[in-house]
Amino acid sequence: MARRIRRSTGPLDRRANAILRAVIDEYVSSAIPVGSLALVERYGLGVSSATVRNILAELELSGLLTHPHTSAGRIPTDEGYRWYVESIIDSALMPEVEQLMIRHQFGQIEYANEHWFRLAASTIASVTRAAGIATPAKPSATQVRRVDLVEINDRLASLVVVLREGTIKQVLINIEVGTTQESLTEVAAALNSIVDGRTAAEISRAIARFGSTSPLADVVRRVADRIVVLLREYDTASVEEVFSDGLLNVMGAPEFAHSDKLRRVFSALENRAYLGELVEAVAASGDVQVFIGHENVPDDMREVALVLAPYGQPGRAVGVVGVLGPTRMAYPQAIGTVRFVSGLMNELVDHLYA
Amino acid sequence: MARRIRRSTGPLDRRANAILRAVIDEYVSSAIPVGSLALVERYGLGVSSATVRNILAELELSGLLTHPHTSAGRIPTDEGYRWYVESIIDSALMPEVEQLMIRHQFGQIEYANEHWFRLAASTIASVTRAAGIATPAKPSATQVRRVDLVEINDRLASLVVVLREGTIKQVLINIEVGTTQESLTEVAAALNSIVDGRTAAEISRAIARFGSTSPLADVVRRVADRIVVLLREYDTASVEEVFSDGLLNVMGAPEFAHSDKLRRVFSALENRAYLGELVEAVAASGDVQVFIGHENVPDDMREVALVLAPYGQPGRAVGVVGVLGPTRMAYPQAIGTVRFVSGLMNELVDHLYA
DNA sequence: GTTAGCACTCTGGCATGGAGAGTGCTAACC
DNA sequence: GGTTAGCACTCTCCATGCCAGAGTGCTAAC
Repeated sequence: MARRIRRSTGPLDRRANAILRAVIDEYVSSAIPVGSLALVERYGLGVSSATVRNILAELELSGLLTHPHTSAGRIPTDEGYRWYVESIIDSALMPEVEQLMIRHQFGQIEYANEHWFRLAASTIASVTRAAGIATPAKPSATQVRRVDLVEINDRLASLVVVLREGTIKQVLINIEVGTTQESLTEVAAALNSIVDGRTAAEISRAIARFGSTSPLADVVRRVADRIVVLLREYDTASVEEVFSDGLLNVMGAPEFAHSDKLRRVFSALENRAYLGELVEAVAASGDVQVFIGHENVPDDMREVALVLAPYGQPGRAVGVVGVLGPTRMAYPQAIGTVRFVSGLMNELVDHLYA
Repeated sequence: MARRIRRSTGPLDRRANAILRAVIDEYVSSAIPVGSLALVERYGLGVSSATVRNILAELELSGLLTHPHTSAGRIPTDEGYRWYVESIIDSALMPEVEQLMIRHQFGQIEYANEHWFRLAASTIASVTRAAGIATPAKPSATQVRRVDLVEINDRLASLVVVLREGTIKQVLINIEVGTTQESLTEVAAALNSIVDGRTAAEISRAIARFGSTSPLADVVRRVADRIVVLLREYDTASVEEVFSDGLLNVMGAPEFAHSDKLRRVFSALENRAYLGELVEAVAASGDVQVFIGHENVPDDMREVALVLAPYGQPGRAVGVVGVLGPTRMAYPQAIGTVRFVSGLMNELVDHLYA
C-alpha cells in the first residue's frame, strides 16, 4: 500500500499560500528551480523579492519546498505537491471542448468493449502529455453467460466462454478423432444448461451433482472442469492487464534525460504486484487518488506520480484509469482528465449492466 | 522496404577475416572501441600489433570498420556487421539446453493460442537480453468458422465470431427491447448456415442472394453486414498487433545511455507502417532476415538492428517473431534464438491446420 | 611481408577562474 | 512589527588549459 505523508505544519496564511502555488505552477511549466525575483516579476505579488525570500524560507522550514543547492531557486517537495493537490483535487475539471472531443472518440468504439480501456489510456496520454494507464474492468466473481464448442480440426476444438458482461475467454481443447461438430454442439448445449449465470465455485458444485448417463457425460464433465480452471485463473489474477500508452511523453521530460532514471520508471511499470495493490486501493476508495513520489512504496517509483481513478460498478466489475508522470506534473489537468474519463467509462460499463 | 547495402570489396583473406571477426566479437561484448594491442593480447593471432594495425587500416578502407576519432580503437560499420551476419547466418543454432527450456515453457500454454505470440516475444527477450517482438499469425483471407449471439441485457448482445484457426472476434450489437435469447439463437443458426467457411467477400455475396422472408431476415442481414465490416477491418490491417517485451534490456545498453537516442528507438517501435512492411517482406522470404542500422529506412531506426523470422503457413496465416537491439548485438545468438522460436511457432500453428 | 620504434593526435579527467543567479543576513524604513 | 534595500556569500555553469593515456600511422630495419 502507498503510505501518505502528513505535512506537519498548520494552515498557511494567504500570502504563503499564493507563493507556494506560484512556485509550483512555475516549476511545473519550466522545470527550472524558481527564484524570488522571477516570482515577483511574473506573478503580481505586490511585495519585494526580499519579502518573498522570507516566505520561501518559511515554506522550506515547513518542508513544502526545498533547495537543490545554496544558490539555486526553490523546488517543491513531495509534501509541497501533496498540499497543492489537496487544495485543487475537488475542483479540477476538464475544459468542455476537450470533453466533447473525447466523447466523440469513445462514441466511435462504443461497441468494441474489449478496447474501451485501451482507448481510455491513449486518450489520457494524449490530453495530459504524460503516460496514460488503464486496466480492463474485472468482474469480482466471474459469471458465465454461455459456452460454445467449435471444431477446428479432427483433434482440436475451440472452447469459447462468454462472460456475463460480454467479454470472452477462449482456449483450445483436445477432442477425440472423429468427434463431429454435432456432438460438440450437443455437449455445449448440456454445458449451457449447467453454467449459465454461474461462477466457478457454483459450476464446480453443479458438476459434482451432474449425474447424466448419456455417452457424452464424460466429455461434458471434462470441459466443465476446464471452464472452472479458466475462471479460477481469471478470478485470482489481481490485475489482468495494465495497458499503457504515451510512454514517449514521459521520456521527453528533462528529469528523465538520463536513461538510468527512465529505466527505473519502466521497471516500475512492470511491477504488477504494486500496481495491483494500488488498483484495489483505488477501487475501494471510489474517487480519484494521487500518489506522489516517495508516497509510493517501491523505490523505482520515487520520482514519479500517479493519478488514478476507478470505474465500473463497485462489487460487480471495476477497473482503473490513470496518469503516470514525473512528480512535476500538471496535477489540475491530470486530475480533471482522469476524473472525466473514469466517468465516461462508468457510463459505458453501466450500459452492459443496464 | 529495407535497402540492403552491398559491400564493395571482394572476398577477404583468412587473416583479415579472423581479425574482423575478433573486432566484432570484442566490441559486441565490451562496447569499447577495439585497439590493435587488445586484439593481439586477447586473441592469439600470432602477429604483432603493427601488422594488425595494417590490416585494420585495410578493413577500414573497404568500409567494414571505422574510427570514432584518430586515437581510438576500431568499431564495426553496419557493413561490417552485415559481412559478419552473412558469414554466420546459416550456422547459428541455439544450445540444446535452452531449446529444451523453451519447449517446456511453450508446452505449458499449448492450449492458449491467443497467447502464443506473446510468449514468443517474452522468451526471445529473456534469452537474448534484448527486446523481443512478435505479431500474431494473421490469416490472409479470414474465414469464419462459426457465429454466436449472446444476450447481455435487454438492449445489448455480444456478437462472437470464431475464425477458422480458432481465434475470436467480438463486438457488442444493439438489439430491440424484448428480443429473447431464443430468437438470437435462431438468428445465429441462420447466420451459421450462411457464413461457415466463408470470407468477407463471400459472405457479402451470399447475403445479397439471401431471400428469406422469415420475420428475422432483416436482423440476419444486419448482423451479417456487421460481420463483414469486422472481417474487412481485420483483413486490411497490415499488422494487427506488435507485441514487444524486454524493452528494459535495450534501455541498459550504453549506446542508449542518453534518453534522446532511446526515445527514437521507442518511437521507431510505434512506427507500425514500417514494421508492417518488414513483416510482409520477411513472411515472403520464408527465412530469418537481419536488418542492420541504416539498412532500415526510418531515421529513428538507424541505431538498431532487427532479426526477424516468419512463422505459420505461407498463403494461409503468417506472423513474425524477432529481436530488436542495438546494432552492437550478439547476432549468432539472436539469429539462433529467433530461428528456433519461429520453428516452434510453426509446429503450434501446424496443429491448428492439421 | 613483418615488425620495432616513434612522433602525432585525440579523448577524458581535472584543476582554474570568472560570470551569473540566488540566497540569507543586517540595518534602515514605514 | 512587518517590509525592504543592500551586500557579502555560495554554488553552479561554462570556458579554458593542461596532462596522461590510448591508439594510430609512418618509417626504417629485419
